[in-house]
Amino acid sequence: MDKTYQPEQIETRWYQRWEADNRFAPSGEGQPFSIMIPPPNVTGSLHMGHAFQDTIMDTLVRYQRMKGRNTLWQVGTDHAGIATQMLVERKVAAEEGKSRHDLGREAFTDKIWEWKQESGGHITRQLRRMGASVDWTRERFTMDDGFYKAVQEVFVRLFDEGLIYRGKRLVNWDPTLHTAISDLEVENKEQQGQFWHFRYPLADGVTTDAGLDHLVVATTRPETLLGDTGVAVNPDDPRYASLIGKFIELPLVGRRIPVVADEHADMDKGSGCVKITPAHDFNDYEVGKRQGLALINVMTPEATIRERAEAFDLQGRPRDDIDPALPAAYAGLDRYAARERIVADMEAAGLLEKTETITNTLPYGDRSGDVIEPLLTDQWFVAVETLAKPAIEAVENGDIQFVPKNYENMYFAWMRDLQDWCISRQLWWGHRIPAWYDAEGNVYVARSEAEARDKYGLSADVALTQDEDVLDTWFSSGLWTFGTLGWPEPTPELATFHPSSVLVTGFDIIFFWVARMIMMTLKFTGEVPFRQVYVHGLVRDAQGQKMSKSKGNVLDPIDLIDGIDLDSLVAKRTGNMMQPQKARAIEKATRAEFPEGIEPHGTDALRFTFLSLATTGRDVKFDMGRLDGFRNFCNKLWNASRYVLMNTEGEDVGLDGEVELSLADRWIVSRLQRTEREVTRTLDDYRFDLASQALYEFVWNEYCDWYLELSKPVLWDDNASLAAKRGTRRTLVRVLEAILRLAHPMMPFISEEIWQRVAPLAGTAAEGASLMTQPWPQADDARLDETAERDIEWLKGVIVAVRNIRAEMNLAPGKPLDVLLTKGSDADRERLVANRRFLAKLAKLDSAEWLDDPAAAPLAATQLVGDMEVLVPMAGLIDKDAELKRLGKELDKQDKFIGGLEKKLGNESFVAKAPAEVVEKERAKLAEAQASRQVLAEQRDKIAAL
RNA sequence: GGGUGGUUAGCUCAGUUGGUUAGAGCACCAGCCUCACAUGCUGGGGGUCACAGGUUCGAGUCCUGUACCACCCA
Repeated sequence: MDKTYQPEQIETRWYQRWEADNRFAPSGEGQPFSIMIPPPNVTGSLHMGHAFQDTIMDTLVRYQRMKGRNTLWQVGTDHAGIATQMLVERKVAAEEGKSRHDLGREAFTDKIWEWKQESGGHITRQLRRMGASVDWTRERFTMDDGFYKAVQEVFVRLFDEGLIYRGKRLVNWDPTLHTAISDLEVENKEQQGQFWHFRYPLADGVTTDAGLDHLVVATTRPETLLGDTGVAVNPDDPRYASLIGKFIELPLVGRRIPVVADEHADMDKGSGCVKITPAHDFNDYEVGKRQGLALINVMTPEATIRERAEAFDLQGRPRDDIDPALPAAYAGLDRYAARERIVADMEAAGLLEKTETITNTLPYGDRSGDVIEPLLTDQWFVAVETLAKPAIEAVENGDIQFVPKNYENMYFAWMRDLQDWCISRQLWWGHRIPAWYDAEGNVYVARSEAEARDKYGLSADVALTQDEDVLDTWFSSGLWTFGTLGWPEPTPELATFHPSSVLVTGFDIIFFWVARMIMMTLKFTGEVPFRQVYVHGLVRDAQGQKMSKSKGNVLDPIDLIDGIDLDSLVAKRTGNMMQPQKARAIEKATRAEFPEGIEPHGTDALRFTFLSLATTGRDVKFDMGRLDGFRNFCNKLWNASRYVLMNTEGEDVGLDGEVELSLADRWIVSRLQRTEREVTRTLDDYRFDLASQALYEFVWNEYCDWYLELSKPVLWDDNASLAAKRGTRRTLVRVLEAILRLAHPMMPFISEEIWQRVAPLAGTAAEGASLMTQPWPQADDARLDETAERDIEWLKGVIVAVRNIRAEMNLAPGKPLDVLLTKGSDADRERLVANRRFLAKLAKLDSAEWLDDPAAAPLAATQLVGDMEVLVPMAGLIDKDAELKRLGKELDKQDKFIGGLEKKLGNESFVAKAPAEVVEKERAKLAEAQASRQVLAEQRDKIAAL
């Protein structure tokens, strides 16, 4: 073995081997356990969030697999409608100078498929680097034929049941991408804006109670004025009570619009009057619905002002009684240009009362970055109310559990206030909506045109055209858990692996995906999609900032694994930017943060870091320091294994025949049982941080720091019995072998690499076996040994006491010392006799003797281990002042401690009310502390008297 | 404005039903190339647990309020 751990030589090799040996496929035996990967975007590359999430899933999957369960980790990618279309659109524009319209729909989607063939596998290759033990033979893509069948099936069935409908509704319209997007794809951002206060003249000579001939309304979007169909006042507002039912003459347009009473109008805000534009604002749309106002759309899909408006009633039917004329001056103007013109024109007309600067939030499309326009368009919707009810119940009654539980509240809050889901997108890439129209615009929904003709009894000469739109990507991802298993066919996989066991996801995606999966899956399979939802935090940078390309703080998991030099990192962060002006600042920050670039750490260290950061919190601040620390941990494990192999390969490791177990052997085995129990328990609880910590502590602080050291005196002692050596060798190997099994779900590569060498020695390896499918260690209470644990604690106490004296007295670490033990019990004396060899080795002693008569003790530096004193005679060694200082420090500490205890025990209420055992414990502590204090004081006096 | 989460050592985080002197890693200081490991070993320093009240014999832990941060929703 190399002297230091070299992950790059191990990881890829092992992954290929596992995959070639088909080790990721379900075993077909045992209770099923399945996880469906949240399908990453096919255009994407692995970011820190994926890496984090994949690590958690893989840890669970490997853990359950080792526990003997029939384990499936189902993998696949999502076609990601907008993202993919945009990506290929840009590529085609760059390479061929053509737009998608130049190519036409079919040629363009062919281009996307071509792109997918070539580049779509990037993220799955990266998944392999993470060690993800997914069943690649079952890889799915949401645009696969099989999956499309499920999508169509769901659409048709929902339509036939009346749960999907088409209608003219207000949607979030992205003027850049020319498509509707969902609420969840909208990002609200605060910004500075203008708030214009306009005078709206009252019609028919009516005046307000204050005698004014107008009302004042304020808006941040003056261009919507053109589409106003009412002005609302609060029904309880005495100022305007007399105006309700009267009319406004809409400026610039001349339309008569009513004054209506609606609680949407806030009496305390501005004038208390609100202009209502139901076709251009979601709140106003609701007001319009309540008040029966008309919808007047004044904008084109490009967000420019129309030449003539479109007027509809609330059902989306055209209203011929409304004059659609708009002032010619604004026709064709972009919304912002129109805004300026309208403000100017209002001002010129003396109708601008004032302008305020305010902070408001604007909706932005998360893909295009453009400001979203609420726009009245024809779209397909899912009526979610009936779907939501069982989905809420499934969580209420515990069929689905969220971990941590508090996310259930987030889920309920959203589910209780659910809007119908707009599922159509004006894109070319995606599942085309299975709906056909005849010349009159009648709609026919079926799995194919032929089925439509059949289903609706249409003759062959009726011309049908298919709906141009595609479905929201999330509509198909909603079917992921069962669609990937072959539904609607009743496949064996579906029977075995559905419902899936657990969904691992970020809280940001609960609404997008989790809720919709629950609704869709319950509806179509009658089963929940998963029994548990483990919700993890979002990975952020060291400062807690969200990682984003535009901030230039992105870390690529692969760079953490393989390392990257500074210049490449800078180039990566500053290349191909949306806002190139930021490049300089990003470069500076990057050079400051990573002056040497990033060293290679290996996948296992990265995985271990993620697991240790997987606490119950919402944010995961990625800390390079911890990554370094866990890389070192890998190296520690590596070197401990080297030591074990050096001392056991080619030796008799006692697989058969008599062995003698030393105290240390019994101790480490006992500690191992506790560790096995702890790691198992914490993994079952999804506390990956605690699991990784338990393993880390056992490996480093017990196995390496103590057990390996304690093994040396046995293995290197020519006088030790063969049985003793065999016992220690066997324990070294077997404990290491168990460590590797415990570590495997978290650190698959290094554990497998070492295990291959260790398992034959431990007698646990069959020919060609892999650690992946070894049984998970079971803690055995019969192997707990509390006596051994206490004895080793004693031994450690004495060793640390000597080391402490050595350090405080500035005695050279290598200088052998003579030590006396005194004032202890018979047990202490026996321990000394039994462990003198260990003591001598670990504390670097020439001798360690028992002193029966404490009074006969020479002048010495002293440490207490329980009641027992550890003495390092001072003759020629000890610095008087240093020892006095050390004792003084120790006395201060004891005094403080005693003071606290005395105060506590002096409190009558405490003694009276606290449980007797607690009081007793405190008393015992006090007695012990006082005894210690006395010893220390005597010692100090003795030395001071010199 | 409503909701959720957070605030523990210089940094990143643990702290199980309230009960040892509040822990870990990194960073820091001192000493060590001790035959597994300098990606290491040994020893050490560092926290009035955001703040203010309350409940309790006892609060980092429970309750109320406040401040600040973050996110979601309006």
